[in-house]
Amino acid sequence: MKNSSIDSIREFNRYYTDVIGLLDQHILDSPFSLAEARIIYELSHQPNCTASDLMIRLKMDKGQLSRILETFRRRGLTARKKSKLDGRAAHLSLTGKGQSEFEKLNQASNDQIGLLIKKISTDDQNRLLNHMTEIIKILNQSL
Amino acid sequence: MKNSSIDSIREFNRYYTDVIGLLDQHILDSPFSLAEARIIYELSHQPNCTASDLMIRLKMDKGQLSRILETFRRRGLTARKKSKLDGRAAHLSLTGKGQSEFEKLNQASNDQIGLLIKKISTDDQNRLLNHMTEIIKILNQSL
DNA sequence: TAAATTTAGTTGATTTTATCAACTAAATTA
DNA sequence: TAATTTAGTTGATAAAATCAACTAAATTTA
Repeated sequence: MKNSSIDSIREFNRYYTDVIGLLDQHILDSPFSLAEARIIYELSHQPNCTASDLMIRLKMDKGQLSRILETFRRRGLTARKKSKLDGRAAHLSLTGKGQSEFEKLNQASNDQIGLLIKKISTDDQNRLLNHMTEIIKILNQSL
Repeated sequence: MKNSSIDSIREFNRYYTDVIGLLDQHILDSPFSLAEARIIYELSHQPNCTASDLMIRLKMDKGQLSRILETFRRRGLTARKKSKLDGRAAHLSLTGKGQSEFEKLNQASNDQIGLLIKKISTDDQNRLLNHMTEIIKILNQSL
């Protein structure tokens, strides 16, 4: 592959790093860190997953994860019930309060994206989505 | 915009966050942190910029930046010369050693991308580049 | 099946990063 | 010329991440 192509990919990476940083800014207005918000998102989408599942999916240190989950429990955001199948593991879920916190984060995240694309024509929005799904398809050949 | 479209964008964001994390992994094998590597990249591409320029471009706290630049100076990676026009500001540049460190990082970064796309056909690689440049064009209508 | 190893999760100690405020000195504005 | 703003440094903390040691349950293996 040509060097200029690699440069283009790297330019996109820098550009999109900024986009992601921008879109994550709403988390600063929430009572959660980025890591915490990602955990809450996962818990909402993978109910009853274990800490190990989160560790793998979010590539997070298990010590750090364990501590965050402990604060969630103390804050009344999550419930845990011991696994029947594995006495070491516990299944995690959001409580009503945790779910409601998720929904706030989720709404803020949607709003931020809405803001990003509201000035873009419907046609271009559709093109944008198409480019994104195509990138995923192509990169999935490698990942 | 439809909610499902926003969801697709968010899915892409999560996906691409992982891609970027993967591609940044080589920095763990270097003597630099991610923030340091980004500063070195900028210094190499914007020679004689000031700390303020870096602060704006990298959206980094000026205290943190000041400290990193001080370690660079002590490590012999950067040189600074006082601005003629503004007695408070200093123009920064990479020394030979700094430039050589940049080149190591740069090569590792290129290698990592090469690894990512080597299994992708030339046609798909070209499509990938096209999708990326188109995304930038579309989002630039907002940013 | 008993011993050895691996895995899930917790905890402690430490380091790395990031944040925030106070401060100096030069530049700009009023 | 006084008041304000800006560039950069420094100190004090806080937040985040890393690493290792440890318990207890599960799995492997000999």
